[in-house]
Amino acid sequence: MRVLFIGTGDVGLPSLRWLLGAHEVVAVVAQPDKPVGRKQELTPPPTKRLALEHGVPVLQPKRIRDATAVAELAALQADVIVVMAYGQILPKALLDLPQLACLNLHASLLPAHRGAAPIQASILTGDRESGIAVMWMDEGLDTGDILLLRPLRIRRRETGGTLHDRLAELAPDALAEAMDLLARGTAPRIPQDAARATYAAKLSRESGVIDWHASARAIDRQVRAMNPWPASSTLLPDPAGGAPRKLKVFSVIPFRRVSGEPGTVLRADKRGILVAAGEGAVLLREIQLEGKRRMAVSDFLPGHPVAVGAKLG
RNA sequence: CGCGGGGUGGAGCAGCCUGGUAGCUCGUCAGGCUCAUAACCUGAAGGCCGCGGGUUCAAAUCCCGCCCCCGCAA
Repeated sequence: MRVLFIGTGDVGLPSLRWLLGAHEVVAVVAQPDKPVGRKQELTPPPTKRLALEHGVPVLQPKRIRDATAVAELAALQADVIVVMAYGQILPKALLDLPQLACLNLHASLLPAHRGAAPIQASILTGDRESGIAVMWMDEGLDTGDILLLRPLRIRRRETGGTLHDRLAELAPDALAEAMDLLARGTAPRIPQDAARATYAAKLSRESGVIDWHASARAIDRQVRAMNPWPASSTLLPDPAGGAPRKLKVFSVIPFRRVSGEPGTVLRADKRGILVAAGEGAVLLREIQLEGKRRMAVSDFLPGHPVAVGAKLG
């Protein structure tokens, strides 16, 4: 089939790779190149790079809603449009283009976690399973009918990063099955139960700021969800009396039976830094001080003594 | 020229401003103590101080250039 792939983020790469091998990808649409990093270097999105490696034309309209962009895509005569992690809302005119379907791959079991950050949201919420939804797109935000769901069990120490990678790898399987059903003309349309819908807002760096009054379990979920990006963080007081410094937290172990004034360091040794939470306490295991690289707490402490009783946050 | 921190034995840091014998905590190795230990005691090994130039009697330290890591911002 003639497929138009619309996607920007690397979560869509395995799916695009599968499409390139199994179907005729007529073009890839991605967000424009953006300045990235300290050097502000103009960087092409990952899907664009993969497309170019395969000699597939790439389109990067600033606004995909514009008539010129839609007209350009219409000319491609796609049978199916596949969308994953694109970053812009598609206009109805575009949804109506393909002969067969306009499908969206979404990294959650819809109707849970509609929106921009479903992967992190499922860990933050403490879900037991996540998955890939293949959805018939409509004009709403992730509100279209479900074609199929592929569940994936969330592991005990899952992070946003590991779940992202596992869902990215699962997506082509879900897509393959959906494409097969489409080809046979037996693809189902199951309306979402809007009453059970939840919304996963886009993440910012503030999403990772730790509230020490939260429970140890909640902090653990937050730390895992935000790892590796945007990363959880708190403020570490300077023993010399200077300004507190930002401390990113990448890994903690929650404890239930320990308690203290929220944010207070209860113990600091090679096992980690034990910090009281609103309920229980968490043992910081892997951290990063601003200006420094990420390291195990056991490596951090010899050069940065942390006093028992110090207060984070 | 966006702002800022950093590169010193295996790890994390101090020393740099005010040039003059390489320091701290940990780890490693050997020995000791202990019912035992990630605890304690004793001893040892291990460093062209990121790279290249310059200044100087003398550079980890001052000056110039470069490479690399990281926080913020975008």
